[in-house]
Amino acid sequence: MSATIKKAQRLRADIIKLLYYKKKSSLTDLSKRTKKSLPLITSTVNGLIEDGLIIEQGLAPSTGGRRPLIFLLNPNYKRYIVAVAMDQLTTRLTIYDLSNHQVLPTQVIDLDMAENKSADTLIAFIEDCIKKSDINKTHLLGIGIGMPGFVNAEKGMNYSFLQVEEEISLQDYLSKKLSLPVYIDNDSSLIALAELNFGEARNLKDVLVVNIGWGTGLGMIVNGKLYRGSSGYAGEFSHIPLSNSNALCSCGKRGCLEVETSLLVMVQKAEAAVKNGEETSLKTLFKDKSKSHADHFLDAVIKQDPVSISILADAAFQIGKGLATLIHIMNPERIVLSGRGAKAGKMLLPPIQQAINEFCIPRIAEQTEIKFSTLTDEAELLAAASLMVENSLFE
Amino acid sequence: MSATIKKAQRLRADIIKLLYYKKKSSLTDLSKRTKKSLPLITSTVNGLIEDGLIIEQGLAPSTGGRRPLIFLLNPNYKRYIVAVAMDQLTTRLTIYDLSNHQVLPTQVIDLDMAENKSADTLIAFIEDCIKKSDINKTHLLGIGIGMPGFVNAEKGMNYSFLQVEEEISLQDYLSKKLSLPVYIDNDSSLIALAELNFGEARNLKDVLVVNIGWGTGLGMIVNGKLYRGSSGYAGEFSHIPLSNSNALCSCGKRGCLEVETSLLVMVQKAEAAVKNGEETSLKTLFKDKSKSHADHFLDAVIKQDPVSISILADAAFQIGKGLATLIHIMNPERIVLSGRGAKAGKMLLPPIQQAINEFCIPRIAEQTEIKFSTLTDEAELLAAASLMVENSLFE
DNA sequence: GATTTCTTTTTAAAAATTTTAAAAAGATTG
DNA sequence: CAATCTTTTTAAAATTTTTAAAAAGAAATC
Repeated sequence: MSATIKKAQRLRADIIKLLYYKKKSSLTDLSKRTKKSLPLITSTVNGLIEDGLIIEQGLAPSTGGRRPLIFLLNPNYKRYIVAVAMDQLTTRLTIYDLSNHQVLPTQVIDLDMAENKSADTLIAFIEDCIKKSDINKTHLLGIGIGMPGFVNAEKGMNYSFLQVEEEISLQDYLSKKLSLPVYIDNDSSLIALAELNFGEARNLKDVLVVNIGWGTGLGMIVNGKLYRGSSGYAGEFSHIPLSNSNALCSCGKRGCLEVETSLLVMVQKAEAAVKNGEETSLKTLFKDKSKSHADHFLDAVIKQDPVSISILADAAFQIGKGLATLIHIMNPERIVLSGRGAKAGKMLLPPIQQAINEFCIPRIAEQTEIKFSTLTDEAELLAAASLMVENSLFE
Repeated sequence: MSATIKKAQRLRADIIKLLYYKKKSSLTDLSKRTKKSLPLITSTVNGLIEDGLIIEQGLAPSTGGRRPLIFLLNPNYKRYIVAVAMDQLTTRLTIYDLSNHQVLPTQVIDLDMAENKSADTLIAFIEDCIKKSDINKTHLLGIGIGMPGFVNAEKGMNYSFLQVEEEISLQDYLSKKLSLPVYIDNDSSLIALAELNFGEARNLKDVLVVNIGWGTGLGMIVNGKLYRGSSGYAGEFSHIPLSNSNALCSCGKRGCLEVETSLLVMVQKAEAAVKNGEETSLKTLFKDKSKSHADHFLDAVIKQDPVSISILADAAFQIGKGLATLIHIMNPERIVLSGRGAKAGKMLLPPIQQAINEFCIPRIAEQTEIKFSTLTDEAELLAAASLMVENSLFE
């Protein structure tokens, strides 16, 4: 009977997840989305109501027939998720309830992932934040973490950063030390999941999500699911051979896209321009040390600083050339430009579009729509939370 | 009750398809592959035996427990499939039984797909072949056709060739005129399906199949299924911007992979070499008009003609560069080199491997194995048949 | 403006399918 | 060579889906 119980449990969890993503839903809708029959959904939902996880909200407006009953998560069912978003130097953390409201404001620390004991620094930071939040640990579903590097989400390993000495995976190590479920994933994969669950890729099947940040990452939605490749490395967009420049990339190869398109390189170019005495508002902006050069650079772009825009446009054109390749290969219905760099939105689009026009067969290019993310810095945190929710059984 | 009948019918068809692909199978195996329970499989198989579609063959050797009963398609259940493989100038046709044995030797005609009435020529050819085969039309399951061009298999349209005047799809037009079910697909997609069902991609999940032929096509196996993209155009490998040469491609763009890697271009280069008086065995080979220049060129490569090998190596290196991009993006477990050009097998591999080593991050490249197809010219025909089988309900 | 027809949702009974458990047939091991 | 493990097959119980019918509105028609 245990397999049946598990199956019922999974259906309960699936219903809760759907309500987590959709906020509210009717029985018919839940039946269609879970691909389970209505009687089964009805009885499962009634069970969830009895157990206090779900409430009935009343009738929705009719869509042409009998008005459906609407169900949503019980606001008194208090469960929380710790969401962590890391980059090489900075780590952010927040705690969400099941309505995606932050119950702890975003906490930030400087954390150099390449350092030796960085995993333990992370653990201390998370423990500290949980303590600060004053939440009963039994009400925490677990911890979702997004991080750069070669991450195998299934195995819970990061081959690039946060090495742990022991013979267990990083995920298991963190889980053991924090005595909570932990799930990790690559930052670009998470941003793609954020767009799929909450953003511009919602309800679509084949979407490419470009993470314009320190590097240029890619998350691929294939058949409505995140595609990770046979060993979890799919989407290594930034190291495809493309660039005309022969500059050496950090990966050891030449001609990588990353060499010309990462925010890091753009900032370096901007710094060089300032040094060369070029006329740019960056000269004064860079003196303000309260923000990073990257933020200043993006600000300057938004404020139409010509030097910054020109640097960005060069990078964007290269990204567009890379996207042309992706469009030919994947034929996605949409490409979503997300990540920190997507803030520069409108400035980015013309050179990208130009490159696509130049390098794509029109018949193919016209099948793909290009959109900017509306999720900003929160994308990765939201997706880190949903990564945890996705793996929870709500027992 | 009709939906239940349909469901039962589909399961019957699924079992027949599995036996078509696997030749023989046990109840447990069928249950696992159809993801249906054993009791259901048992009763469905018994029904199929009663109806004479399946026979019981006896016991298989034990794998460590009770010996399983083995089932296979009844050789007396005579159904046939017409398989057609087209390229721009030549069309091949054969008729298979459900054991993939040709009951009509491969027939060939010259058929210029770009011509006005080419669809009707095709119809006449198919009708002629069926007549010649002397098979009772009620025993024909239908016709599967592979063809180049922008093919939307779902809609049954080919946007590049074989235009029909009427307001219906090419597939429906052919089906109506031939009064048999017809299914069409892109040649490269079909070759990928051939590898998935009968060749080097069998039992694998994420595989890229490169069709080295007049162009360089790509079929992508993602999660064990052919991926077609959101509008059926995925895998346009040959027109990604990659080449250093600035030559204009037939698609109107510059820098396409196709410009340097298609068999057509290789043959042109070979012809130019002969004209320039270079020392090559092609000079004499080309005088033999019984074979096409392309075949002669491939023969010369296999016979180690230096000029031909050098031309091929240049193209192969470019293909390898393109594959480096694909490996980074898709992270496949295997790449299968298939199509006519794959005959040159061993000559092709070193430059391809060299390009991959040069342009891939080693950690990623080592996840992908490169193999040559063992299916030769028959790949497309076999897959055309399986395309039809896949869509048949065996009523 | 009332009545009929068409949608959509919900409930209840019937049919189909899966699970579970147990039996059968053979392999493996000490 | 008996005892234990595997794998397959069969039978009974439990679950899930289908089907059909009822309920609740919306839209259309007279």
